[in-house]
Amino acid sequence: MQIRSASRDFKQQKVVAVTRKDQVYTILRQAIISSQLAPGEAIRKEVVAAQLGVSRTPVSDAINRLADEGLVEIYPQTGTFVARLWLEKIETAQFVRVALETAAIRRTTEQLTPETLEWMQQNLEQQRHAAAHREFEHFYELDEALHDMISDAAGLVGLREIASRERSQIDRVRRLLLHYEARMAETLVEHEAIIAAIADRDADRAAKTMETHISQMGRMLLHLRDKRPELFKS
Amino acid sequence: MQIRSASRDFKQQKVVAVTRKDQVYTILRQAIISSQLAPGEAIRKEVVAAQLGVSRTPVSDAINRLADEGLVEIYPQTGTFVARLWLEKIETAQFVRVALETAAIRRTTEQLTPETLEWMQQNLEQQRHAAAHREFEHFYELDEALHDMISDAAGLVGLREIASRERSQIDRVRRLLLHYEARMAETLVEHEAIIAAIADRDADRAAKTMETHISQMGRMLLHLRDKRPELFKS
DNA sequence: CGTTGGTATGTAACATGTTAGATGTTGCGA
DNA sequence: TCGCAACATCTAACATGTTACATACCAACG
Repeated sequence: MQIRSASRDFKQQKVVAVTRKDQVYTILRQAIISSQLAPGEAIRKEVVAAQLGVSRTPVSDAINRLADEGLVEIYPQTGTFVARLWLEKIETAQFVRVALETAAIRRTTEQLTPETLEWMQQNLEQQRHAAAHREFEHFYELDEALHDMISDAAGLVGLREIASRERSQIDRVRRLLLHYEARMAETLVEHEAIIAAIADRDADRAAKTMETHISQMGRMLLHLRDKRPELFKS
Repeated sequence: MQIRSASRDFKQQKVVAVTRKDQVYTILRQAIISSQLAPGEAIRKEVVAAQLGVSRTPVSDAINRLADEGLVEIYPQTGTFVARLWLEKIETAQFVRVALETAAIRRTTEQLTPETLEWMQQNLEQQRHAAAHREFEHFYELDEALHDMISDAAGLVGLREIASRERSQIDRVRRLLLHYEARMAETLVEHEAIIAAIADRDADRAAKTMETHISQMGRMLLHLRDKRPELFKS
């Protein structure tokens, strides 16, 4: 008993705990980012629990995590809602994204392996194919994978998870904007420029490319707010 | 509802949160960062719940949040433990901190108000005083406040919360290292250099200062690992 | 003596009942 | 008609009972 509570040399297990709350979290997050659950929509824990065949506990746990992530808003004793888009917060998320990814690129360029570059260029090739065939969902997956590669290539434990988390607001917006046809082409061009800059070991150019891209996104966002104000806060 | 004052194991503090789980979270987080709860130590939910006079539910909620933050590790059906220090993760946290704060400084220098600068310099003056009198706890609070100012000065909604969250690993280490007497003086010098750079609108210099400081911290960490290996993972 | 498997134990995960509080409605009185 | 208070209703927060599972222990067996 004392041996257990002391737990000095606890065996570390690398197992990915596949608990119910994790599953619920993944399902809900996916639904929110893909706008299957629309911004502002109410989430009834009881209903979700019934639909997924679990009790309210794992649903509450998952929703708490989503609240920390800024994807839902919980009003105590009142209700839980999918977070509306909030321009100021999206701006902050963009700032964080640029800061992290440009710093990651800076680090990556110092220790870039040919294999990593090869992977990125393969991903780009697939993006071109997806864009040419207007496969939005597939393009989006490749997009996400590329960003993960950039985070991973810096060689820092856990950086991908942090970057991914802070990107979630943006991911939701990106996914909405991707359906503007021109957007996918623009995104592809930007990605190509970034990878080219990495290949040239030119982090400054990559950073600049990313920043200009962001201002583009800002304009599209204002356009979206005019067309669908119900998705936005205040 | 009262988080019982009978909880002598935890330092009493101002609790601004409204719900019980927020209060428990704040108390536990404070206890972990201040090393009142040591790395590797087991956390018994039931015991914590009893000590704070609440049920297991808000304790579990708080611990889940701390797990997301990387301050505790939950092993399902086995136990919950205060996370040990892990050099690789600390390195990642340092990377994130530098990336965010230098980017924030870059932004701040473009829109710095005399009031903000005045606040920072006042804070510095208090730090000098605290350092001169070896007031570790007070110095630490001022340190944290200065970082918050830097985040806030960028004028981005929610940035402070993100930066604070990603800094929590580092804060724990800083607090341990602060008790090396020389450390406080070094930290003060670094802060002075950063503020001076901001005042000069020289973000590059601030960034460089920060990075050199980090390598210093890395050395002290290795030293700490030799002296107290039980605090570290692997 | 080392290995194995059954079992005891303790924990987080999960289920479900209860409480407090926020909100919306209605009805009464001015 | 308007103000407002009592109340009905709904929700998340909270409490607590139950289950599944990871681990430790120990005895039986090779």
